[in-house]
Amino acid sequence: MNEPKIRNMEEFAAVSGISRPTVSKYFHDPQSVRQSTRQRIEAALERYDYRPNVYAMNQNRRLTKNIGIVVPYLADPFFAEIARNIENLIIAAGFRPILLSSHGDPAQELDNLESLRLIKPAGVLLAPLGRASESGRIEAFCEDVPTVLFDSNISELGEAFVGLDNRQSVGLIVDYLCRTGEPPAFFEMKSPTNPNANKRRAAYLAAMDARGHTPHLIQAEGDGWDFEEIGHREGARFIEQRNLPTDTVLCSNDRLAIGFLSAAYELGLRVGLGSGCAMRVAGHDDHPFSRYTCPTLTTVSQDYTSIAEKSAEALFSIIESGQRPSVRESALFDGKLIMRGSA
Amino acid sequence: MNEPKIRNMEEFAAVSGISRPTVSKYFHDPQSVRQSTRQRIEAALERYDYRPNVYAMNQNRRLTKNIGIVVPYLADPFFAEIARNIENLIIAAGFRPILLSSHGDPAQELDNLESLRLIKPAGVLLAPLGRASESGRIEAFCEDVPTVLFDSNISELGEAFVGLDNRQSVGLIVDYLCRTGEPPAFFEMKSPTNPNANKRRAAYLAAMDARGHTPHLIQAEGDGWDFEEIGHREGARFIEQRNLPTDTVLCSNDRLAIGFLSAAYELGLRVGLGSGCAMRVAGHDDHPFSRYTCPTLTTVSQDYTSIAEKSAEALFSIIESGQRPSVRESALFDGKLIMRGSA
DNA sequence: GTTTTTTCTTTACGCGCGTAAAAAATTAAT
DNA sequence: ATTAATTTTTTACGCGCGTAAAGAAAAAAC
Repeated sequence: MNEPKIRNMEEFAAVSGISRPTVSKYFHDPQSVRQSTRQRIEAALERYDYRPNVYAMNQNRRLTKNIGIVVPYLADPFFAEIARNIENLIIAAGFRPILLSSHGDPAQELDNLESLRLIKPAGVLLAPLGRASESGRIEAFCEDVPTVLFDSNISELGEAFVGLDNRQSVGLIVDYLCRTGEPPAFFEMKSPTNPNANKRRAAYLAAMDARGHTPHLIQAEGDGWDFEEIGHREGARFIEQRNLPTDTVLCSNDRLAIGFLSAAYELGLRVGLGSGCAMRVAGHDDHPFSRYTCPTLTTVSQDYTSIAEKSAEALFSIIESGQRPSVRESALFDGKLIMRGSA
Repeated sequence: MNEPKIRNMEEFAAVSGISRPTVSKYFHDPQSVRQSTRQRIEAALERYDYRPNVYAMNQNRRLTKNIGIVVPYLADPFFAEIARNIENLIIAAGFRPILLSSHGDPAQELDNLESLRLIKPAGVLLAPLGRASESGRIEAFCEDVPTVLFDSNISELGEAFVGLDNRQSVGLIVDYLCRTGEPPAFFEMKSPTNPNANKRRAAYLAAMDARGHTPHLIQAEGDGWDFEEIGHREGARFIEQRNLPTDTVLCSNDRLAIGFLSAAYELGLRVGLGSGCAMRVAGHDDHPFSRYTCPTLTTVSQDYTSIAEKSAEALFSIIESGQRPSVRESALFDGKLIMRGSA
């Protein structure tokens, strides 16, 4: 690591005493060269500080070891967390993760895919923006690059989908809430930015219907990704107007619930399931912060680990087999009820 | 956008009726070609879907329009938020942000810098891991690429530093807490992963000393980046052991405070400044979630916007002038006291 | 020791683009 | 219309690497 700087593979090949094509082969797969030459190359690697230029590699390889990950909004800890899980799996499998956030913007989402196309990824794991996504152009991308969707499903896009079974998970918490108190009203954004929101609403309506209760939708004004702010502001509004149809509120996601909970606290409303509590609040997702709210948030957990593993595996198997699956599989994981203090 | 797909600049030049070098010049700077040829190129851009391959551009340009952003841990909403601010400024200035997270790992931090070097960035904005960083190799990077540090300062690295004045900010909140109740104890991690932690501790000790109070350090076990968990677990431990030297706790950062607050709530300790409250808790950073805790968290805000703007501007001016500044400037912004419910 | 197999070297071209230099074409100035 | 200045085209090479093909060298098999 002290000798003069090596500028490219040519120079490195020279100092290692091996021809460049062989060195190139080595970097592609160290096992593919004879033991003795491998040792000579690795000896040179010890002495000289050289690593091949990945971008130049990408340019020429038909297929690289890159795997793109695109999430709708990385500043949301939920996506940050699941992305981190997936990244680790990709690294463990010997691939190279490239994580991109769409920042809630469909144009950025397309940009991200175009940008990924340039580095010729072996595959892409895409959590789309959902309704906002330009599905036509995403479809064109999926034709060129093996793509597995996760978190949010878009009709028939990609080779597979891995996510949560919203019907099951919402049913679960609705059941729980009905069993232990008043049937819940459903708190959501009127025009939701969250990809799964529509499915959750439908699941809520169906669940209430199936159990013979009349559903109540509480729809918050506002848009964008600042869900806590919306949950807080609109939650306070509904509470102050005494506009809540029941004493039990199921929020479309935990971030809304976090905002709602803080509004309830500020207004002196005791939240929880014990006697002496004015209302119950439940969320959905088991957001990283949901265990630190006051009271702690009762919610349905998405199995981050399984979703990450399954979607990564689905992509790996497509990459390794080299052929697209004939039928598009949807792997839907069940949510788990996380009983905490708020409901 | 419907004609046959264009594969490279050669083909695009052909269909636009302009030679490739001129087209290349156009993409570098649209103003640099004659008005009439510019129109012809842009007419072709309307009809054909073509964008130059940035990676191939990077490979050949001496200097690109890329600006790297490296943060220690992107899953932390604090860094996600400031990174988002910086990204927008960079885009607005006509550059191309490349955001990378070190995932709390010094090796990854170096990896990120090496990876950035390959795309020949015009400059880099680096929020280092701090004590964990391998400053020697970062220094070597800074010699090659104009780098501005933010959030966390490392001795004399980079062309400039932009961050928070921890002495001022901690002094501010210590003052406030002393003025309104018992002098605070300081809650932190025994071996902190957070880059600013040591400065905060020193600032606390100095502030207490200057005001004639004896400082108390409450040091939590644990490491890693799951600060809320640590704040919760260790906060609960100290509360249960009745090991708190005062009724006022100043946390080294908001995430610890969020955990501490939830522990206090669970143990039935009423937190706040009114009568009937058992203790006061304050944080530091004005974390995005600190306004949704119960009670809302009194803290010191870092001016995200100003820090983002100043560090971006510092880098832009270096890039545009083409020369490194003769003296390394440190821009330290004052924190603002954010009085909320918890103290 | 000879033959076969495996691995390596040499040579050469390609990826998509930047960029330099000289020649040609266009525009502006006189 | 001539000349001068500007812009574009042509030609050619380079970036750092992948990769294919043919021949040379080394290792393995007999």
